[in-house]
Amino acid sequence: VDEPRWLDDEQQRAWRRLAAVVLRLPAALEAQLQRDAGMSHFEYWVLALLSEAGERSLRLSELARQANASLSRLSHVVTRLQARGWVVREADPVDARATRAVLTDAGFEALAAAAPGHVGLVRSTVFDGLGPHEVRELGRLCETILAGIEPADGAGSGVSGAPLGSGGALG
Amino acid sequence: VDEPRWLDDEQQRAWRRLAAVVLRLPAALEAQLQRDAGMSHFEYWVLALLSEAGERSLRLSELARQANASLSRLSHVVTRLQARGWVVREADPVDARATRAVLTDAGFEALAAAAPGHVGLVRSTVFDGLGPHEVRELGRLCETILAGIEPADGAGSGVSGAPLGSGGALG
DNA sequence: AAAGATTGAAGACTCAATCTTC
DNA sequence: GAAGATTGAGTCTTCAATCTTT
Repeated sequence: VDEPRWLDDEQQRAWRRLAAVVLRLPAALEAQLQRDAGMSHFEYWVLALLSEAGERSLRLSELARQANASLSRLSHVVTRLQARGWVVREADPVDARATRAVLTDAGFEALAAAAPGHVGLVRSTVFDGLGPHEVRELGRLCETILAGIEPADGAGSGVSGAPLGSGGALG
Repeated sequence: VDEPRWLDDEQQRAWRRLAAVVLRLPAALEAQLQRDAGMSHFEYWVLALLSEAGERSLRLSELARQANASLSRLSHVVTRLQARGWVVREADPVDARATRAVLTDAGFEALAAAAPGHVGLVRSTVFDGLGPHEVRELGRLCETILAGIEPADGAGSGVSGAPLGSGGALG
């Protein structure tokens, strides 16, 4: 496919590597969690978000937004998590249309059991090779890319107010 | 989940963003390709790899390696691509165990039709916000992360010998 | 009509089992 | 026995249709 060069050499090399990261990193995390904790990375992420939310519960639509997922996908996942006793559905008191997902004690324990192995893998694969300056650089670059993906997104990105602060299960 | 802080604040912020990129970037590329070209990002990637290979063909195992996929996944995908007339299977002359996937003219045309839109999106989402120095930095960081994912991987990473050089459909 | 959510069907990926050739 | 590849079953995701509440 030859056309006027869309990407220069440097961009192409970066893209090949970024594409590989985007393909392999999730696969690696997925494999570890599935093997050691019997849950998917996405399920872990959902449990972690709930664990950091007030009352350990969130509306499904809000949870979907924070998890970067569609509402449909989230609803299916919550159904599975509920079947395992890790989450329960609860009617929202202020808006009868809404449903809240609430993390159970069993769900919290499952998350707590899974967290060390998962966070350990994140650290060893991503951060062990990076110095403090590079970590900041990585964060900055990812922020720029995210801005490129969704130009229109409303104000707060919502990550600021996480109750647990650092050391949480999100990594 | 409170435990001795596994990740410091800076690492946690970077990780949240990297996780979002890893979740959203594929989704954005997927949506565009599906809508405009009727193919998945992975299918596009496979066609692009074949288009850059000698004879426009590769062994399935080699193709799987270059595409960062399992052989099983690749076999399923090749079956679908074959059903659409974009690829054909061919017995390998030197090793009767092996199967080669060969890009057809129709497949090449489909790739050529899909490439501008796809590469355009890659450029606008990822590279438009980045200066030359940042692109190199991104490439370097991704390389480091990849090294962390697979410590044991054998010698050459195999990207060097791509026939088409820059301007190819890989982006 | 829009927002929040659920459901079922279709398509894709993973895993394990299987087959052939080296 | 190991490497290359295929297949089928089970699971997950997406998409569209549907339902209720605002």
